[in-house]
Amino acid sequence: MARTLADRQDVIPVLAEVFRDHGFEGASLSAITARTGLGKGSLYNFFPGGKAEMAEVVLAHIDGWFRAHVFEPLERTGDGLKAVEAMFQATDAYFRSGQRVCVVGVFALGDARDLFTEQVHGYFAAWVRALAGALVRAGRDPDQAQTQAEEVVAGIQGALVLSRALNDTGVFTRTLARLRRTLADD
Amino acid sequence: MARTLADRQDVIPVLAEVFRDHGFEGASLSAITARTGLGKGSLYNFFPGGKAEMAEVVLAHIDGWFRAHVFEPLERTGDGLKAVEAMFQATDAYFRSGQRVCVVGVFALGDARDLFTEQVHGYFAAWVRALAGALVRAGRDPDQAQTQAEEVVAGIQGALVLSRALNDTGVFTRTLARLRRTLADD
DNA sequence: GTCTATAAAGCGATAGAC
DNA sequence: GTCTATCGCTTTATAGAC
Repeated sequence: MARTLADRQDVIPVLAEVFRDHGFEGASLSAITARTGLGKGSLYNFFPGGKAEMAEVVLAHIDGWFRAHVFEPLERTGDGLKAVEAMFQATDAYFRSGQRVCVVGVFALGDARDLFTEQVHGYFAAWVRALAGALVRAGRDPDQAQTQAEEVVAGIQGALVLSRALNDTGVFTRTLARLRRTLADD
Repeated sequence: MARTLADRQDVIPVLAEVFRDHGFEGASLSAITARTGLGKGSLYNFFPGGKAEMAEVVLAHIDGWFRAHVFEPLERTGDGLKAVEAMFQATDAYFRSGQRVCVVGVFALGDARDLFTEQVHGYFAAWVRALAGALVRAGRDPDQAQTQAEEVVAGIQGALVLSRALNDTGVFTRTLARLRRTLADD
């Protein structure tokens, strides 16, 4: 992986992969230089705040992606159930059917939680809120919508944990299918 | 926390708390000495293999607890649904209604996954297998039992992630209640 | 069995040459 | 903008006094 990355923007997805694989603490600068092909000089030129800034940028990038591809479609699409189905498709694609875990989930369980409390909280809160809103538009009463939204988001995260632990992406695929059915049924 | 711990056995639960709070990488020896009140000399006297041995002992201890209080009751109790209810009660108590996260889950998402693949895999596989067995005894066909068992174990892990991320144990409590209903219904 | 001192290695971060 | 060399600190682990 000696490819030269043109600018700061191109580095972010690679940084995300490193944090995804190793967590915040485990993502050493040497691992980052290895994966990005950039020396420390370049990295600190792009991110003067060092590793903390790299993680913040990654979290912001993820938040932006979900905002654009998941949360806002959930909020905007008039047909609530159609919005939910689009969310499942985007989610399945994003997590590569369970092969990729969620960086925010990794941070939430790890030691980085205390450093990035706000971003971690904001990501999951926004997801639950957007999904609950779509379910209300689909006819659920607000309490049920809130509970079901929590169920789906937690179910996805749990499926990622279990898929990785068992090294079986089938868990993720089955979970997504089941959650789809749950929301469609009632 | 300057209490002197009598022997190796007494240290293990404290070690578990440190790994639970900080993950494997984040659990530095200085954090461990602070929480246990034991100097490095004592720690290496108890665990010659260092931090890796401490983590292995903690994982084995957790595995033993779940085997005794969750997996074996699930396998032995004749009435499958009664066994499942006992599991939920033990689980809720163990995770302090969502205030404690799962060390094995933390390891599964973090960098320690590669060091403890077998233990992480074994824990979740045993849980799913025991629960699926109880559900078969309760009348489910094997395929449905397997899927539902995955659903419950993943649901619990996901609820722990979300509870910690949102700093709201209500998510865990509601999830456990909902999973109970799911298994009771069909 | 527990402590302090210390070794060796890796960490994040910085400085300066180019 | 990118590299190499290096700083200061923390890490895990060990050695030796008590």
